[in-house]
Amino acid sequence: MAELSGFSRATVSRVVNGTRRVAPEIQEVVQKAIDELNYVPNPAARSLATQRTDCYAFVITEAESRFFSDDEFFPRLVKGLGDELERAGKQLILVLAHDPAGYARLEKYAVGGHLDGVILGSMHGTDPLPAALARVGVPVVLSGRPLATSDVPYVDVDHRSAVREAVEYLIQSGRRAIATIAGPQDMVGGLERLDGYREALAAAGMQPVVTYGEFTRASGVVAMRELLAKAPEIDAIFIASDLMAEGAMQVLREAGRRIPEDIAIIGFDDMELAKHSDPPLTTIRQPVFELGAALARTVLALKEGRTVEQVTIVPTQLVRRESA
Amino acid sequence: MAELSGFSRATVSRVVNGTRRVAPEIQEVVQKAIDELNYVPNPAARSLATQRTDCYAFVITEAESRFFSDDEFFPRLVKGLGDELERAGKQLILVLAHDPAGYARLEKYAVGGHLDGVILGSMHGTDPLPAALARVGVPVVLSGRPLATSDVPYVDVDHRSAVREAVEYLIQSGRRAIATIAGPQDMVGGLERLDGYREALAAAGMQPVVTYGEFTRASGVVAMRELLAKAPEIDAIFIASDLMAEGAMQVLREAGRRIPEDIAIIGFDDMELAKHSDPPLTTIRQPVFELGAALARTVLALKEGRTVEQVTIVPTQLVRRESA
DNA sequence: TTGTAAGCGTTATCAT
DNA sequence: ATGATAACGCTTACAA
Repeated sequence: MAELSGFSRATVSRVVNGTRRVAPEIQEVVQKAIDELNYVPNPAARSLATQRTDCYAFVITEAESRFFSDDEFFPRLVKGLGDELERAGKQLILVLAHDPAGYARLEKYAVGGHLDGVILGSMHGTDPLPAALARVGVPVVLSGRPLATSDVPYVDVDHRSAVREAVEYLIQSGRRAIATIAGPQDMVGGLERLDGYREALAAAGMQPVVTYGEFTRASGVVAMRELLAKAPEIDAIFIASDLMAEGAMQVLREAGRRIPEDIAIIGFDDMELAKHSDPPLTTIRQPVFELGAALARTVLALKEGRTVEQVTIVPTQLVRRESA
Repeated sequence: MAELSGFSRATVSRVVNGTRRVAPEIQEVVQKAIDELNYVPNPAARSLATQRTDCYAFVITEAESRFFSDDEFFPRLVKGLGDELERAGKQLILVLAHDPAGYARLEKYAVGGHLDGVILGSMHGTDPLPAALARVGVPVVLSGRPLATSDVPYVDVDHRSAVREAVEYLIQSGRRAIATIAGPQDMVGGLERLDGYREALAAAGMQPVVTYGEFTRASGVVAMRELLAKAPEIDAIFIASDLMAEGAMQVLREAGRRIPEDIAIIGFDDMELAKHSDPPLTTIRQPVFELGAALARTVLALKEGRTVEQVTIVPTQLVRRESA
């Protein structure tokens, strides 16, 4: 920006950034010059001076194939995250880092000062990345409680309580043989949802019946067949994802079981399909948007040096439709 | 990097960048200091000096929901792109820009000098973004031929010829009533694949039978039912995506039609599912990886000021399995 | 309120 | 082959 506006670059900088008071008249003149010249501050120079980049990365640690699966979770999370960051004038970028080489690159990228903060998506098992980043001073926040205990802040829902309450609702509705199709047991969501189910059943003195899926529709089909073979007497199922629930309901229909008359179904997620399934699915809603926004607020706070809660829990809600 | 290594920063810079000759002994000492101090060059400072960022963005212009659909196309493209860029020492970032506000942000981001180049994903209809970016001097390359004529370089397959050849194969196999399930007609892939089908049929003096889907599995189910109702006599179908083909084959099975005995099916994409469908799907393979790599090479060349082909076509292949 | 000037951490030019 | 030194374009004390 040649100060062809007629003023010093300090002044120009002030009006660009809205920092400090500038005489309204000057402000106007400078603004006009900016518009005419189509001036955009050079981010590299700005970063160099401010020690910030205003860029935050959402890191995709899972294999692309899973991230890009037809799950609605990630897209919504990214939207919530992006919107909230944008309100703060920050840019969200997505970066893929699904193997050791990718991790190393990301770490260098972040350490190098390319990033003001990093948001890590849910990950399988224990993962060295968050701690590594935190150690080198990069603000990090996790989407979902990590399996390994760590002091990196995270945002999540209370899977266990949510499921416990949903199963209690089934019990109160008079269901007496309640099974579950659980998720993968190397993910916190999979583990905790199963725990919630077990707790509710134990409290009621009922016997758990457990099968496992991978959160996908296809795995729901398989698990449901298994369940039908091994425990045909069940009259309710808590299914750890809506996708699996959809697959399971199809199997039940084909087997001639009426939902909810013969068997009640409760899912988890409240994806779009829950509204349109046959019958519409009673399910536990995760406020995914809000999770994303909370993630954004946390990492921004971290960057600004404000202290943040190490764990943020956003509330779920049992959405009652017709399947239970 | 305090030149605690004992040498000037010019020298340090040289060994870091491997530019020009440096005495091996000095090189070693400096490298050791770098390792010990865990030194990473500051990218902002580097960008400021070099006028490069070494960052390239893959822009996702479609609604997230489509990008994140269970199509394998984008993930593979991103992988091919990322791998090739990495070989050149560049970083790939993904940015979402699906509404006018997002476009504006991206444009500012790019113009600001944050990006060395931009790769735009396939887009519906005509899109002002590529031209806008090119106009302000940002290297741009398109994944897929744009609907509007433009001089922005693009990389694509030859949908039309690929489909024409596939349909000719059906004709040579003795099929006499060949229908198609076409893709969306606001996307080049959808349009050109339909054109190829029409061309082959016209050349053989046969009558086209056309239905439309959205490239998704569910839309394939719907289109197939429609087709069965309107033209039960068909003995072959070219289906413009494997996903739709999978849906269609399910409907055909339920209707008691044997594949390929009663009806031959050819899909498009050669996604993973093509190998595992029942029966395995004969389909047109798009070398998606290679598309991504070509995209990378093109944008890199553009950035370096080398002249590039305005259109790059990568070859497809008819993969014969059991459905035709 | 505005301007001056000193960084910010590199790379690149030019002597040496 | 190496070392000074001047950019690179911005923000921010500090001075006026």
